[in-house]
Amino acid sequence: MEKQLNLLKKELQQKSIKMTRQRKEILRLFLTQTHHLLTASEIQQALRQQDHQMDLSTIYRNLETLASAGVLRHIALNDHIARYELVTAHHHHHLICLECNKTELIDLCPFQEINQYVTTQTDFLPTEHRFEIYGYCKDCQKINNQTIDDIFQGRKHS
Amino acid sequence: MEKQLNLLKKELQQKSIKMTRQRKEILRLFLTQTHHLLTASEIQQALRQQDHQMDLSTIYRNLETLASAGVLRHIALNDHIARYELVTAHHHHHLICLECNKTELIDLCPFQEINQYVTTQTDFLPTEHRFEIYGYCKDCQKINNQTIDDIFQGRKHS
DNA sequence: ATTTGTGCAAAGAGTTTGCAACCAT
DNA sequence: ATGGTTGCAAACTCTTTGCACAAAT
Repeated sequence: MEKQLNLLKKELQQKSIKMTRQRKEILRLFLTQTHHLLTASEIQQALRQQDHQMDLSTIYRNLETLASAGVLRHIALNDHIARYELVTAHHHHHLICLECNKTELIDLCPFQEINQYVTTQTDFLPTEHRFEIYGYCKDCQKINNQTIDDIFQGRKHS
Repeated sequence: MEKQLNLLKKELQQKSIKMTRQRKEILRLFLTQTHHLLTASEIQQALRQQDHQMDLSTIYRNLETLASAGVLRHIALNDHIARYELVTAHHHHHLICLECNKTELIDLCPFQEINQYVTTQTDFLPTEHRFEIYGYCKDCQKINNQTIDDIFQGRKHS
């Protein structure tokens, strides 16, 4: 863990970005977080629980800085709140619970086939894509069966 | 066009939602708009040009009402601004220009295959999905070649 | 020593809400 | 008539910015 932070520190230094206490704490959080899609205020709360005060503007600025340094990646879900994840080696997409917002990873990516379609059939130049599946995670399927049945009827595969 | 509005009116009446002047104007806009992914303030501006004043809160409330009536669909892109489109018969996804935000449709949908994977390999219950491809449309590829080359190098298929 | 980063306070954008007046049914 | 709807004003949430001070290199 400290090893990983040191590697990141060197990566940042090459872009003359300083490894401050604040950035270290934010990165440490991403490195330990299993659920690893974090909002600014989730980060603030998590750090507060470890008795680390940090201003929200600092967090926002650092998320942006770390994202443009290529260390974090900005992910926009459908609730209009900015979320970030560590840029990992492997490319993936998300399963997102509509009830609790918990996210799981899937390794499948439909992009290759579709990219071919877009490149050959349109004038569009694709550079990025997003594929997210929304639904209910194991826990929330149990909690809320009535509601889920309603929803499923109303908007199946919409 | 007036025929379509009348059909929609009946559809709304079944849910005891009144077809007000404001709702009619909003729907008329979606029915005539070729580019058909609209934000609240785009709607306000478009209506203002036709000398129809409408308060933003009215627009927000109606977009929400029409969406929960199943007439419109809420689409979240990656810029944290709420967009809506008419719920049409056919299922589609979008190509979105990073430069001008213009959107094109694609009919391809990767969901079927992946749904099978998720259903068989995970405990997740999928109900909705989003697949969007970002890049540069024909016009913006010309305008901005230098920038596009930079971007393409930096984040190819990220 | 220099350059970059922080906290605080204030401002901004997009969106939501309470309420009295209004309009569609 | 009456219950849903509107416009206005104000509030709210998330995010950004200016600035003086502090910390990292």
